[in-house]
Amino acid sequence: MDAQPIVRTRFAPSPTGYLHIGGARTALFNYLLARRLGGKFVLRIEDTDQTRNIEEADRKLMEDLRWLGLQWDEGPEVGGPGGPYHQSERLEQYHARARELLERGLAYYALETREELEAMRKAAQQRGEKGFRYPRPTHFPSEAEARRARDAGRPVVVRLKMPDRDVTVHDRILGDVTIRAEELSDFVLLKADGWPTYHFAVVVDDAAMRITHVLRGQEHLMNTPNHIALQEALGYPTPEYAHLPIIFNMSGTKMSKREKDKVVRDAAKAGGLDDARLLQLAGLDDPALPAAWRKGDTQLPGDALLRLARALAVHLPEIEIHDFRRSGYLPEVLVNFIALLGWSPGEDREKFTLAELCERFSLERVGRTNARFDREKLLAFNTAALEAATPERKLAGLKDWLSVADPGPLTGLPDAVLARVIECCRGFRLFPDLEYKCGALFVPDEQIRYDEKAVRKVLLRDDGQGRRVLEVLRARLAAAPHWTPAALDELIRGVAEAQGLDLGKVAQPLRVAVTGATVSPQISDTLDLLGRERTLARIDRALAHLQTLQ
RNA sequence: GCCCCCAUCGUCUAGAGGCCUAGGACAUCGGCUUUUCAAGCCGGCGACAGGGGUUCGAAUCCCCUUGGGGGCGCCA
Repeated sequence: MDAQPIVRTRFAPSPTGYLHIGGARTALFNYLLARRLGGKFVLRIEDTDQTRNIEEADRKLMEDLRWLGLQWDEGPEVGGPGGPYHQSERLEQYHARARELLERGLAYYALETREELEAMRKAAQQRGEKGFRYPRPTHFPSEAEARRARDAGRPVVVRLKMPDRDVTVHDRILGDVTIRAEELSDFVLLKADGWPTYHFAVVVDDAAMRITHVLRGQEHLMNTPNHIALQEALGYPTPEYAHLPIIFNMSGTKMSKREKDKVVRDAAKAGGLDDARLLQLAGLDDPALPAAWRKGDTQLPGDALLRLARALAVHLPEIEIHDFRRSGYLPEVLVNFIALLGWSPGEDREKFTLAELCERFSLERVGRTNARFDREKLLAFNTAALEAATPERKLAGLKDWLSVADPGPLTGLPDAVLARVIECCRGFRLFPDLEYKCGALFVPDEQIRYDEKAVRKVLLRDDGQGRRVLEVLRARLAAAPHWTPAALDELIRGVAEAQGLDLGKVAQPLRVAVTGATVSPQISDTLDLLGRERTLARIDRALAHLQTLQ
């Protein structure tokens, strides 16, 4: 009975690589609204800027979206009636619409060069005018004039003739926002290279794909009057708009990929890295790059940054979803967390699955205040989620992390062993913690490095008490009838009791002897994971190492 | 500079005129637990930006100030 058109939302990123955290939030809200209202979620790639298309960018983007569980109903790889879903494949559409507007006198050619425009802006500023508005000519250049200009090598663009009246955006989050006519300017629809601007493409495509709700960042609010004017000119319906608050860093700055460059740049500077070494470590070969990069003029490719960060032992701030994946977060945690950045359920509860969010999401509960991205809280969410996760979920998560992380001691271990590792590390917060805590158990014995401080404190102190305990332990372990966590636990407690020592005075020497450091799973699990043979071999190695210190 | 948006603990937020002595979560601080690391448990500290109105009554409505953010591209 109710003939409401089905709700259709979209996420329309420009392909620049992995999915930015802010983009992920926008994608999520669009996804949630579509799900909540039984509609469709469309993915469209806005690749209209020929100067900044990055190879593989959309593959990476889709990888991140899928990792988060935000599968689109229509878009690249899945198709749909509104395709193609890359704007680069839709050029005829834009040209047809531009032609239409030109013929109807609603758009016109403009022939200025960038330099001329720049000069006009500067002049306007000097005249003390408020903001620069393109001065609409009284007579629009004709088709022939445009062609002549183009032939003469001048840039020819198409601009929209803005209506001379105020435009009100009915925003579902911000309410009505009216922009006065004098603030509006005849903006460019078609660039000189024949490609559409974002404004033009977005309006044409949203109409073609029958998008009913546009959820996007608040930075787009001032573009919206342009879009509405265009929709009117083209006879399109205006979708519902909802401008989302923006996500910032804790420092209040925009979360930007540049931050990663900054961290590495600072580390390189502190480390006194010269250009040659820099290029070598980064795996790059453009000799002009280092100078520009050091000045902050340019950014390094993601993989080069990763290599440098590794070499310099610095942690890159997570900006893109893939970064969080590599850092060992669970996708459902990211989804839960970013859902709460700008939206709230209105109850004292904050842990939600994607499915639960789909049931609860509503535009009415989206806030208007910009939010800061608090990594501490994210970490707490991840810890709690891990705590609550089933062993299967944790195993799958660990394997996913290993698949994107740098190879380490845990890489390639059988599932059963990984499952044991997880079991033995209750309370871990991120997947790399597992490697930190158990890595030494899966490394060849000769790669064990003895932490000097630990050795001194645990094995040498008190006149070598730890060492003596170790010798007792070595004999008892060699003769232990059973090598299970329970049996080992009993054995170790027995030794402690017999020696009249606290458990810590027994467990720690053992731990340092077999791992080289003071951190590992509970001692009985540590030994069980290691096995008798390697345990004894490592104790012997430790004892021998102590000899060398005498 | 001009236009626009926003404003509750350090941070994310609940709050839609009396349910507010302002609730929850993270962080922080204190304690407990402990076989290392981590986790866990209990408790404490902690906010309505300021000033004017409106009202019997304001965190909630209005105005101003201040502060933060966004936009002013042939980027998206």
